[in-house]
Amino acid sequence: MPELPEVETIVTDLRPRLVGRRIASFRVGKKNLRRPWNTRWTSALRGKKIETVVRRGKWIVLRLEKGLHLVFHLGMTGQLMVVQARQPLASHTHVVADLDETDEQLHFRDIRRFGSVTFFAGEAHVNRFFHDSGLGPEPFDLEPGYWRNCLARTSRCLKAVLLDQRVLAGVGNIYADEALFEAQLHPRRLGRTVRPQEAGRLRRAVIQVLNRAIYKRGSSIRDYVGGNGDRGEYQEEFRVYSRAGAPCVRCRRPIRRIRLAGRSTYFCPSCQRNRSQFRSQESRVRSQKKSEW
DNA sequence: ATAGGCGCCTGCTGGC
DNA sequence: TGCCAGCAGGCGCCTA
Repeated sequence: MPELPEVETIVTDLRPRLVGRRIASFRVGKKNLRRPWNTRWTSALRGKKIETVVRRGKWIVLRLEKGLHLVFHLGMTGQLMVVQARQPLASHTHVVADLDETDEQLHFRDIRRFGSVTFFAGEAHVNRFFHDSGLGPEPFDLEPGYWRNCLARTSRCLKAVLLDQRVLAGVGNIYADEALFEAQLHPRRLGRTVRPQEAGRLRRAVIQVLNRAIYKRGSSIRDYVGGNGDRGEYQEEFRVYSRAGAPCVRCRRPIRRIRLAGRSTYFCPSCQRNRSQFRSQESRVRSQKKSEW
């Protein structure tokens, strides 16, 4: 579910409510999440003070004293929030941490359980974890030269490149589509056919769309809520995502939905023309057949 | 190297 | 009302 803007909002909400507090006790439910929980980690966490709360891509990292780290991924339906201890436990709550000196708790809730919680005993372990997964740079730190290179040496389509967390971290299905619309590039456009000027446009579009979404506290479609439990508002600003058949805000022609990289993909066929100079044999054959008619 | 399909899960919606 | 297919902010594995 949550992409960079949603995770950023959660981290911003949680930071003032978590930093400086101690984890008095920590409980993990019986149902499996994406990664297994080692019961030894539970006792290691007891009494530890939370020092920082940061985001890396779509990951949430809690640094505790003595270099201990607690790392969350929200998958599709994950929620991480601080709630009053006395209110009844919401369904699908898999982690509860009591926060000392308050009547508050940190809850991790995840309906579909594609999310995860993992423990690391030191800074180096977390860094190695991200390094080994090949996690790419933050979009805001994306160097133009690196980005042009990534595009130039791949024959994957732009949608697939944007979704690849090893190229850049944090973009998911919504913001990939929104950024491609902003840059007026076709989602099927091949990376190696993109000109330097277009690569720059796309890089800036990604940053702009993410920043606007952060400002609106992310997009709430069904499950997403921020660290205080309230919804985002960027879903009101979607130009293409989930707008199949609705008029394009730029040209009024209907937005189309296709299946790409295994995901629903929305774009304006008129504003986002596919200008690949080197199209595949197959699509050339198709165009020829079409012109025969 | 790349696309596509599937699986991991639960819940919601729309059609019949 | 029930049933069934299809859909969903992610991601890793497999095959061709």
